[in-house]
Amino acid sequence: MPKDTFFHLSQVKRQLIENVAIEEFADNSLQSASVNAIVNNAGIAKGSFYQYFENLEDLYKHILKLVKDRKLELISTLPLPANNLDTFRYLQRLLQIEIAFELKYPRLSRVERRYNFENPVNSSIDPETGQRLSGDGRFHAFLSQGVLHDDIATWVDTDLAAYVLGVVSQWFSPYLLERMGQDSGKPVEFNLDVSHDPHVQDLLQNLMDILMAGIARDPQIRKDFYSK
Amino acid sequence: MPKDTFFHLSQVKRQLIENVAIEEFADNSLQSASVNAIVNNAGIAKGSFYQYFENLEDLYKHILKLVKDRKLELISTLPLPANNLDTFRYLQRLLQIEIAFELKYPRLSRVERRYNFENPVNSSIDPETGQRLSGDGRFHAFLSQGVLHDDIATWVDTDLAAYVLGVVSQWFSPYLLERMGQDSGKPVEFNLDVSHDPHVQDLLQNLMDILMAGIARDPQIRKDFYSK
Amino acid sequence: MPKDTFFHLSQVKRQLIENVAIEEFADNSLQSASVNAIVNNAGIAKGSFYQYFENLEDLYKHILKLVKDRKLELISTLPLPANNLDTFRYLQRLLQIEIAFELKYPRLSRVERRYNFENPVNSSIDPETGQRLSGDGRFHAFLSQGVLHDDIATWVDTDLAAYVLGVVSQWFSPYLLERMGQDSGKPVEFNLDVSHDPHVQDLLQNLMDILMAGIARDPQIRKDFYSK
Amino acid sequence: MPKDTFFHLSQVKRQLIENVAIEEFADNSLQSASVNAIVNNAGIAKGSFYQYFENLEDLYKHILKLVKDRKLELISTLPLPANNLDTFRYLQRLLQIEIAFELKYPRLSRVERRYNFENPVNSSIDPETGQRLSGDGRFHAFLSQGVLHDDIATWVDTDLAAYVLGVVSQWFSPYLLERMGQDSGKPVEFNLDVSHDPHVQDLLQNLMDILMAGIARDPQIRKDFYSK
DNA sequence: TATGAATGAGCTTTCATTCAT
DNA sequence: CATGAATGAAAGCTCATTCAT
Repeated sequence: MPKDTFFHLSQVKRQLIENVAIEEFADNSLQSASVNAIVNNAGIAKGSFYQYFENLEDLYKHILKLVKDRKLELISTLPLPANNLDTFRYLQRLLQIEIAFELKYPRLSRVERRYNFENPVNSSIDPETGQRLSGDGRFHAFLSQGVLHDDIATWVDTDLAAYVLGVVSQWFSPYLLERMGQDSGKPVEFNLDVSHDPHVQDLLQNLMDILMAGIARDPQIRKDFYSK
Repeated sequence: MPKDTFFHLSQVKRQLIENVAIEEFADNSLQSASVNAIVNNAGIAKGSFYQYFENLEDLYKHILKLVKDRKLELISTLPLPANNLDTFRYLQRLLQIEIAFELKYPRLSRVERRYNFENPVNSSIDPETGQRLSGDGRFHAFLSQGVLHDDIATWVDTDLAAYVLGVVSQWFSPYLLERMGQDSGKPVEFNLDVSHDPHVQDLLQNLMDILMAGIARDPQIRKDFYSK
Repeated sequence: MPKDTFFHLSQVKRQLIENVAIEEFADNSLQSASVNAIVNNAGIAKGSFYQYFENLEDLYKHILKLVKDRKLELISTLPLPANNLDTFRYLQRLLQIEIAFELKYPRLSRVERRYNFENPVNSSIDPETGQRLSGDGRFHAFLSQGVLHDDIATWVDTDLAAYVLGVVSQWFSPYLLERMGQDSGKPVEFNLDVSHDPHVQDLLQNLMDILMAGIARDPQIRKDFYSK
Repeated sequence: MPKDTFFHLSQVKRQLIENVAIEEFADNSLQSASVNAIVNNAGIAKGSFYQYFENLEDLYKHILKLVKDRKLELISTLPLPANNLDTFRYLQRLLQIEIAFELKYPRLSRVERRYNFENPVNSSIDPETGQRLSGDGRFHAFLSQGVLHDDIATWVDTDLAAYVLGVVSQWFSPYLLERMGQDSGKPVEFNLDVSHDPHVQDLLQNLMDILMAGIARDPQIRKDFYSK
């Protein structure tokens, strides 16, 4: 939806503007974001902005599209689960995508979370494409597959579980980033092959364990809990 | 921090203004909230607003205090866990509190979530009281207790688990509200004794199960997952 | 012009309000003075103000009347000049009055100067009484007397001289106050019998000398100045 | 301190705004001056004002700079005194500068007097340049020179005299303007060569006489005055 | 196409004044 | 008479948007 002039810009300038906009939308909702701030930070003329975009919302939608595009790039590498064990490998990959996205585009990731906050799941149907922007669709699919493969406990409410997985997947990656930075005492460097970072491996594995097996020590705990 | 004049108002007028402000802050950050909108919706003169509050932030802080106060009312009814089983009953109560808060004050609940969004967990220390506004503290305590009572699996990373529980507890209640409204086709009536609503019971129980036992059907799954 | 209610107040309260108003009008013109500031500083209710005065200008006029009244008290002690020497003693007394007024009511004195600034001499006819508020009238009278008594040089332009004396008399006293405070290192205590303070005596005498004899060392200087 | 945009304006528009501002600050202190009045009188949009200036104070400081700049233009033509007689010629020139400034920029002159009123001599150090805006410095210098050249009576308190000369020089010019307008019945036209206007010549000469020789007819008067 | 000055609606905030208690 | 809440006009200032160059 940006005007043609925007796409005729040199890549470096276009990306400059995009990055400045991402910064703005990471810290501000569409309502409180400021055209002034963007043109000042990007060092472009006020008038130029309106030669690239209809208005602020136009730019915002473009940034949201960036979110989708860049995430799809990562998702495209994801194979479908083929057998029993792959059910949870698939879940692991879904989480790895979120982590990779957070590590590669932490600010863009925050833009996405902000969008999801302002447009809660039940109303998050993209009016243009008709698709959900949030990851729920994928988690529903994952759970359906898992039920078919007999990997998911039958008593699980799949809609609830999909929601929980969505929330957890959305909020796990910033926690990971934060904690890694805290533990190492320095900002995290991006390494797309996240599975090779032992820190990431450990935490992701622990999360997977929690999701797969819960936090109770004794598997009997459930029965006891309700029998009491 | 509001001025005395605000507290001298009749209860009905004070609550009118509070409710209008809650509406505003549920849908807007402090940055994008508008004094104009509030005075118009509350039907008060613009000048009156400034006889009640220093400025918008003053009112915002007051609303945040309402969040804390009203949640504390609910929390105050919560007994500490005494024995084995009580560990998870305690967790259940923590979730029930969030549910009760959401059902009783759904908009105020959204104000709180918005605040937590804008002030992420790692920086959410209330500068005035020094306390965390988010529930993490409680979840850390819960997990510590659980570990002591040998109810929590030893391999669980408690900081991660506390974070996950915090996120889930924060986002479960709006899902519950949404889903109940959807299923019944009408807005949910508040009933503080949430445990008596079968819908709530079922969903909360399912969430508890997921948290306690995970979603994997076979307890062996974890070993297989990593052995592969 | 204040309402009767104002004059029915206890003396202590009335003077409190007057003093607060004097402070306000010493530092602000009528345009920039603030009713809010006055009621806050005086600790009276906003509504009370409007039960005492029509509006701010009403109070301002009252304060201007205080200026006149209090100065007249001092002036009333001034005898008319009777012989040769008394011409300059009279001038000395005029200056002493200004000094006494400054020492006794420094802030009121500043109110008067501010008034004279905003209402320059040529337009300073008091619309109510038809009299001039500034001292010019007295200096004109003094000079007329001096000419009659053959004490004033005949070449002196009396209108100019009256103006110069007016300006000097108006601005000498704050200089005196400032310099005394500076020299002694502490605020000046009021002593109505100003002639007994050696500092005041010295400076006033020096000013009298300057006015009487000018600053040139050689009386011939004037002739040389123009003959050249 | 005004923004670049202001200096990029056409000279005619810039001067229009400056003149309107001078009018405003001639009649109002910074406190009571009004952005609204200025934009209305200048016929510019409110938003434009804030593209030229940070705020009202920014414009005010610019106008104060105009005062300094334009006066310096006139002062720059002033030679230092070289011999006996030149002492008083120097004083005469100082007064002529004030007169010329008043005649050429009467409203700007009033802005300066207002500034000096609000920022009395003892605290009138310009916080930016560290220089005094008022002419006192020059009068102190003049008197020092005069003492060195044996032109100033030794009994004169030079600090007092400098103050008196400062006050008189500041207030003489508006008097002159006023009186000339009154006497001739029409507004005074500016003529930079003020020494050629007989009216100005006469009054300035008379003032010089008063300053040099005082107003007493008999040089003996001083001795008699104090001997009595 | 790039620029940045121009614009006025709209924002937050202050203020003098009124008025019910 | 004292009080202080209520009011809305008007202030200073910001902003998205337009437009001439």
